[in-house]
Order: sequence, then C-alpha cells, then structure tokens
Amino acid sequence: MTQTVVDQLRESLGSFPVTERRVAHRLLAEYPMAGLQSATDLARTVGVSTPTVLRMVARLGFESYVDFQRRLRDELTAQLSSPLQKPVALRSAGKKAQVHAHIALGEAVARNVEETFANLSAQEVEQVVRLLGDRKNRVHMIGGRFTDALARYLSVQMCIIRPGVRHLQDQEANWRDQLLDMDHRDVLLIFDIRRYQASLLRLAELAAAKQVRVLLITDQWLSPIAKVAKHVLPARVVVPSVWDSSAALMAICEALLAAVTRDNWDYAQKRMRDLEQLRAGAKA
Amino acid sequence: MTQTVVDQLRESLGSFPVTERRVAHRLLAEYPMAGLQSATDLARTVGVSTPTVLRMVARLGFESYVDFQRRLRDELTAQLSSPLQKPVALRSAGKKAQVHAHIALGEAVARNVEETFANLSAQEVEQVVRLLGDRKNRVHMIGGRFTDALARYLSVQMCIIRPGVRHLQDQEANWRDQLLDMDHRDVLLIFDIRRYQASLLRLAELAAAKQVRVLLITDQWLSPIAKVAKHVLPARVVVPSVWDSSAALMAICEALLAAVTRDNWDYAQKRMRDLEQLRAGAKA
DNA sequence: AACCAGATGTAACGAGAATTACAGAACTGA
DNA sequence: TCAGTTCTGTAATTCTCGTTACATCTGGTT
Repeated sequence: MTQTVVDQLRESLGSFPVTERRVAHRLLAEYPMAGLQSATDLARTVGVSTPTVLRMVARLGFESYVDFQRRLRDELTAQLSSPLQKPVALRSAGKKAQVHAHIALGEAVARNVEETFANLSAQEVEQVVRLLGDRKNRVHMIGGRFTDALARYLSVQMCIIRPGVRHLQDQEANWRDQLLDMDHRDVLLIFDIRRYQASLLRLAELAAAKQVRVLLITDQWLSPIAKVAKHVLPARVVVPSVWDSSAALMAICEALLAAVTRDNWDYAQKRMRDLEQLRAGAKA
Repeated sequence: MTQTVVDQLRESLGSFPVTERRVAHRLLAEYPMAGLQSATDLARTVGVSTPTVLRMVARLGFESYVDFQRRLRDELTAQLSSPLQKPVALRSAGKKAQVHAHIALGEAVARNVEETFANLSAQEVEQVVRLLGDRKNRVHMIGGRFTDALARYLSVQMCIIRPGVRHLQDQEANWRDQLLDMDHRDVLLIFDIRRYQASLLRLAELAAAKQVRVLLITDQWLSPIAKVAKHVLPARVVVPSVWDSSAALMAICEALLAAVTRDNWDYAQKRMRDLEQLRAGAKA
C-alpha cells in the first residue's frame, strides 16, 4: 500500500473547497468508520449534500464511492489482523469447566506448551538443531503407537528442506533391516511417551551400539531410551483427559523445524524452489 | 456494550442451520470486515443466497442488516478509539529473539492454542463430538500434505475406543474407490490448512454430494471446503517461522478425542480391556 | 454593475441492495 | 419408508444509494 487514506486526506485537504473540507475533517475525526457508512449518511452528519461527499472522494482520486470504501476496508483488515482479536478473558470460567470441558483441555495444552519450552535447555535444542541440519548426517525418524504421527509430520517437512531424511516403518522387522547400514554418520530421532514401547527401546539400544546418534523426544518422566540417547527433549503431556497430549511434542517438532530451516535458509530456499518447479512440471 | 457481536456469534452459532453457520464462520474468520460488505457480497463469498445471510442476522436478534452493520461499526469505533493506530510494536525483543528463537515459537504456539479454543463454538464442538462418537456412523479421516499426520494420529486413537474408524489414503485414486460405498451414514473428517489442497476439495465436494457429513478442521482463514462442510473447527496456525504450526489443530483433535471417550466411557473401557487381552494373548 | 468560474445543492435516474413470499429440498422422528 | 417440519434458494418487490445533469449561488474580476 503506497499511501494510507489518512495521509492522502491530511495532505490534500487544504486545497479543498469548504464543504468538502468539512467532510474530510469528519472523516479524519472518526476514521475510518465514518467512511464505511453510506455517502448519504456521512453527508447528513456533516450537513452537506451527498454529491459533495462524492466529489470529495473523486478529488482524492477514487473512481467511485464504492472504490473508496473498499480501500478503507482493506486498510482496516491489514491493521486489525494482528493487535485485536485477543481472546476474551477465558481464565474466568471456573465452575463452568464441566460444561465446556474442551476449553479446560485447551488451557491445559497451552500451559503444557509454555512449561515445556520453559524447561527446555537452549543448548540442547541448539545441538539437536545442528545435528538435524547437518546435511552430512542421514536422519531417521520413528515414533510409538501414537507418536509415530509426529515422526511422520516432522519427516515430511524436513524432507522438503534437506535430503537424507526418512521415516522408519514401525514394524520391528522393517527397521531391523534399516539398522544394518547405519553408523556414526546417522542420526535417529525417536518419539516415545508413556507407556513406553519395548520395541523402540530395543531399536535405540541397537542403534546406539552402532554409534548412531540417538535423539529422544519424550514426556517429562523420560522414556528409558534416555539412557542411550545423546540428546533428550522432554515435554509435558498431562491434560484433563484419559489420554496424554502430544501437542507439546508437536510444538517441539515445529521449533526444531523452524530452527533448522532458518540455519540452512539459503540451501533450503533453493531446494524448495526446485521442488516447486518439479511439481509444476509434473502437472503440465 | 453488553455483549459483543463476536461473542453472540460464537455462542449461538452452534444452534444455527448449516448454511447460516457457514456465514457465521466467515464472519468470525474475517471479523468484522466481512460484515461491512453488502449482504449480497458476503453471501457470494460464502456460497449461499442473500436471504440466508439476512436470516442469520435476524436470528442473532437484529432488526435488519443495516442494524447489524451499524452495530458492527459502533463496536469498531469503540475499539479503535484509543489503543490502535499504531502498527504492532512487539518486535522490540531484537537480538534476544535470535538467541532463543525456539522460546518465542513455543510462546506463539501456546498463544495459538489459547486463542483457538477461545474462538471455538462450544455447541459446534459438541455436535462434532456427537457425530464422531455415534457408533452408527462410519468415520473416515484424511488430511493434506502436512496435516495428514493429524488424521493418522486421531484415527489411531479413535480406533481404540470405537469400531468403524479409518484413515483414508491420501492418494486420490485410493479414496475415489472408498467414496463409492459412502452415504448419509458416513462422516468424513478432513484436515486442510493453507495452501489448501485441490484434491481434498474435490473429495469433500463428492462426499457432500453423496450426503456424507463432512467435518472440517482448518486454519483461521477457512479452507474452501468450509462451503460444503457441515461443521467447521478453525485453528490459529501463525508462528514466527517459515512454516505454519499445526499444534493447535492437534489440540483440537485431543479435545475431540477426550470428549468422545468421556461420552462413551462404558463402551470404550470395555473395548480397551478386550484389546489388552487380545494383545497379551498374542504375546504369550 | 455585469460577468465568469468554481462551488454547492436539487432532483431525476438507474443500479443494486435489502426484504418478502413462496415453493422445492432436506432433515427428523416414528 | 413416510409424514411433518425446518431449511434454503428463487424470484418478485420495494427501497435506498450512488451517480449524474442541471440550476443556483458565491466571490472575485473586468
């Protein structure tokens, strides 16, 4: 947007005829709502005729009054997009918790995410990011029964910004084969929350024995895999539900992804462009 | 002002008929600008008829559409009067943001989750829960490139507490076949955030045409699927990263799962016990 | 004093809007 | 599956609004 309507108004208002200037002033005084009424209404409140309003708008360089209003709306949406919309209170609920159980859960998740990040070691995060971002490393990801979705989620996105990333099938028979070719240049990212899965522990131990760097994303009580992992990132998972929440784990994934992307931005950007082209080519 | 229009919308939206609800959602998504257009324009962008918009406004208790618009304007002026006019400062952090960028992201995710739940309609959540919990319905889930992990996540867990839940393969050829057997007893839960996937829209349209109840979990700008969906649950996805965050979507999943589990607790508990036994048997 | 140009309002026009009535479609519960 | 009810879009109506042409007025100039 080259210049906002207010600026235009202030600037050229001086050269306007009296009545039109009055309109401009009203507009500035009640900006921008005054301009979202009908031209007739605006004219009435200012005490001039409708055409005067229209002429003023035309003098500003707009094709029509509708044009002018559209412009105002666009400006407003741009401004409103960020600072407004703050969620109403929300904490107040209290006894209503029963009625709106889902709200309580949402609160809990938000709190979990906060606490999770407050408890993360900045250094550890950095080191994990470096391992995942280093293209000399091959990266493998896997998760448990529920958390495997996270391994998928992260691997799909990580694949976009760098090569050598794969999601391991959680069939034990499958990853046994994969393990064969792994060595100290491999990184294995495992997701494991309670109830911890024995098969994953076996995998982690075997991998560690082969000098594979094992990274673990787990709950606050730490999966036994922590014992063989090079880095551990714990998250809060408790919510008022029968189930645990993996949302904080996902937030960690997203933080890692954001960091890796940022640290390898030049490379990633180029790669993403190439991918776009490939895809576009496939469609044509 | 007793109650803002947004509140009214969120509160009563759940008891609205489908098309009117769609209007309400668009209104919430682009609040309040969407309501300052002409009713006809709004109707067009939502894909319903003008009278539907007017009926929705009437249902909210307004005398006329003009009345409604006046109210919106008044609210806006009240809000705009002081605290705005300045484009978001917020950046203040500066270099510290660089060092602990992951913390900033965590904060943003937490905030997103809060706002997401604050903006959900309790009724709509309930209705979705009922649809997903009703064992007479077959339930299908699918997501887009990134969000499909969520579809997987939720389906895996939902499978545990009730039968008839499946995750659709996101290959277009695959779900085309599945669609053949769907009818009014089926529920299709779709995840779709920007950039919205054309294939999912096709799926949703075909399904809706076959009387399948389409549920949509999307971002705050609403996937075009909203036009054919029976229920829409929007989430905040913006974080300080190149990527969008799906964490709030996951929180919604978990809220839904918690509610469905609670509402069918007797059945679910029994089923889970049976599953345990089966698994123990397999191991022995 | 007469004239002229820009400014302003009045009135008529036409487009598009809100509103209403109605008929067909979809949904609900037996 | 079928009746009764609720939704929803179509189409006709009415009204308001933006737009335009024109007449009046004002102030400054010859």
